[in-house]
Amino acid sequence: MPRHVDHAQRRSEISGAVWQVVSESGLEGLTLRAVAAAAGCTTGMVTHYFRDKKALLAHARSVMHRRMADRIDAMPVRHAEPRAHLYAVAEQALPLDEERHLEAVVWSSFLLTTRTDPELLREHSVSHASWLRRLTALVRAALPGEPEPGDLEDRVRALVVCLDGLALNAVTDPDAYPPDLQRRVLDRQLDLILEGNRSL
Amino acid sequence: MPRHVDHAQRRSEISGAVWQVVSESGLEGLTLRAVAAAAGCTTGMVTHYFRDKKALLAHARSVMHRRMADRIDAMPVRHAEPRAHLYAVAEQALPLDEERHLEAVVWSSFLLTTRTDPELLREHSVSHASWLRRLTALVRAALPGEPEPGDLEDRVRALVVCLDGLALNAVTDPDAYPPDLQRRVLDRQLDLILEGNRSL
DNA sequence: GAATTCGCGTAACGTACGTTACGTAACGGC
DNA sequence: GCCGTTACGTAACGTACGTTACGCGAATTC
Repeated sequence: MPRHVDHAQRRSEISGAVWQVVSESGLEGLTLRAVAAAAGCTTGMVTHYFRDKKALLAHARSVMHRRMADRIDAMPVRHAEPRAHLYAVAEQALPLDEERHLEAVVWSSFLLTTRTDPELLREHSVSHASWLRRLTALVRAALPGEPEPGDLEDRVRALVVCLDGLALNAVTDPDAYPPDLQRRVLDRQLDLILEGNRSL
Repeated sequence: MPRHVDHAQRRSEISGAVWQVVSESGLEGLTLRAVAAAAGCTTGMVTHYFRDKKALLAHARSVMHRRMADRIDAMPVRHAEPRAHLYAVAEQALPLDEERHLEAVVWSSFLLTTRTDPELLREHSVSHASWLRRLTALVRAALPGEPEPGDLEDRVRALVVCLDGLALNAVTDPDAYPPDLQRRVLDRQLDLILEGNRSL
C-alpha cells in the first residue's frame, strides 16, 4: 500500500475552506477553484476527496451541524438554575464570537438553499424539530409551574424565532447587531417567555 | 417616433419574472434565460430593458421594497387601539398569504447577498433603520407609560427579530410555520413586549 | 529494488452563462 | 410613401464553471 493519508481530516480541511469561501464571497462565489485556492491546493485534490460539488457541500453542511451540536453537547452543565442553563444553551445559537459568526454565515447561506431541494428540506426539518425539542425541555424546566402544552410550544417558538432573527440580522449587518445587543435581547426574551402565565 | 411602449410596466413585468424564478429555483437558478422564459419573452427583450443582470436584480429588489412599503402605507388606520395598529403593521411583514410568501422568499434570498456587497449593505441598513423607527413609534404608542429609551429600543429589537425569524422559518419550512402559528407567535410576542416594565 | 497502488497536479472538454452585435419588423413624423 | 427611430428576436462570442482524463511522483509491500 502507498503512503497513508487521513481522509477524514483532509475532507474536513477542504470543508473548512468551503466555509471560508462562503464567508468571503457568498454562495455565488463558491466554486471548486475558489475552494481549492482557499485550501491551498489544487482542484484535483478537491475532486480526489469529493465525487462532485454536491458531495462537497453536503459534507461541509454536515460538519457545520455536527460542530454546532457538539458545542452544545460539550457544554458543561454547571448551572444549577434552569434559567441560566437555558440561557447558556440558547446563547450557543448566537454569533457572539468569530467562530460562531462564521458558522452563522454558513448556516444562513445553506438554509435558503434547502428551500428548493426536497432532500435538504427533510434534513432541515428533522434537525429543526430536534432543536425545538431540546429547547422545549429546557424551557419547561425553567418555568415555575406546569404549563399547558400549546402554551409551552408557543413560548419555545417565540424563543426560536428570536434566536434565528438575531442570527440572521447579525449575519447581514454585524455592526447593527453587536454581541452585547444580541445578549441583551436574548436575556430580555427569556424574561418575557418565562414570566407570567398566559391569559386564557 | 416609433411605436410607444410603457417602459416602466415592461420593467416591472420582467422583475416579476425574476421573483417567480427565485421562488421556484432560488438565486442559483436565476439566469437571464430563465427570467426570459418566465416572462414569456426572449433574452433580447430582457437585455433591451436592463443594461445587465445587476441592473435587473437591483430593479427587482427596489420593486420588492416599494411593494412592501406601499402595502403598509396603504393600510387604513382604522384601529383606534394602538396595540391593534401595531399588530396590523407588524403582520404585514409576515408571509401570511401567497403574495407575502413570495415577497418573503425574494426578501430572504436577496438579504443574504447584501453581506458581500457594501453598496447593498448600506441600502439594507438604511431600510432596516427606517423599519425600526416606524415600529418604535408604534410600540411607544402602545405602551402604557413612558419607557426609558434603551428599554424601548430593546423591546423593538425583540419584535423585529421575532418578525424576521418567523419569516425566515416560514420561508424555509412553510409546513412547520403555517399562518395561524405565525399570528399566534406574533400576538404572544406583542403581549410580552407590551406588558410590564423592565426591572432595573 | 521492482511492482503496485494511492495521492494529487495539470490540463482539457463540454456546457451554460452574461454579454454583445446584428438583423428585421413595426410604428410615427414629414 | 419614405425615413428614422424604436422594439425586439436571433445568434454568436468569450468566459468561467463542473467534470473528467491522464500522468507522474512517492510510499509501501514483497
